[in-house]
Amino acid sequence: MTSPATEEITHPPRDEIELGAVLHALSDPVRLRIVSALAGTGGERTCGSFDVPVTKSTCTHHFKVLREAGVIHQRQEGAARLNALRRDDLDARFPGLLATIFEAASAS
Amino acid sequence: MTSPATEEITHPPRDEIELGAVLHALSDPVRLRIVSALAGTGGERTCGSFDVPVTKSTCTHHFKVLREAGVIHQRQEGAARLNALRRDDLDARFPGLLATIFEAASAS
DNA sequence: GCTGTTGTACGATGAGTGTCGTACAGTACC
DNA sequence: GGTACTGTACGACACTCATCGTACAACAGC
Repeated sequence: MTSPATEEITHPPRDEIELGAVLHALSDPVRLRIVSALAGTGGERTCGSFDVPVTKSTCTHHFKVLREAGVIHQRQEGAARLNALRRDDLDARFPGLLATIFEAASAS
Repeated sequence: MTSPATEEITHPPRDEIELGAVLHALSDPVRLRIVSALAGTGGERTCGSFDVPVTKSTCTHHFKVLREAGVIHQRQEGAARLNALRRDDLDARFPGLLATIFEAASAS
């Protein structure tokens, strides 16, 4: 095995990313916060590096939702799991969507 | 009473429209379809004039979700209820969000 | 009056969701 | 070896949600 406790990390291909799933994924405040922080960073960040008011289990759940919606990409690196925003894929499929939502989120 | 069967139609003021609520409202395929059709029309349309694959009860539920999220405005006109997109309010609060989502939706 | 149309109200129901705690599996470091 | 640390897995729970059927209220037209 290459991974610590999971079987496989699957991501939807770019063409199968659905708008409804993306909007639903970003409609949760915790997930929007995670993605906004990820966008501000630019690169990869571990799951535990986000300041969210939930437990580890809930965090795992949210990252799974984001990954299956096609919003983030996860990759195993030793014991840590590195998360990156799939900005290229999302911009190609839904141009301008991410930027508009981030701007709206920062405008609160 | 001025209305047929409901007590009052309440809408959130512009400043209280929340991004999460809007994203959640638009993440449902039925509601996204309703709002897209409404955007294509431009003016007001009755609830029954939308071609959605759900019953009247479910339709009422979806219109309520859209109204309470601040996406649409509802107004009673005789026996019919007229729906209009709150484009000005949404554009003022979240600039470009509606246009981007509609473009993404049409790109399927 | 009566009938049809429009839409809501009120359950009910099955599925999904966000949350948590506990237990466990890798990895890193001493 | 042992001890942290990182994150998942599983079960549980309360809550929300999308859907429906039935009943009902207001209006329009005959």
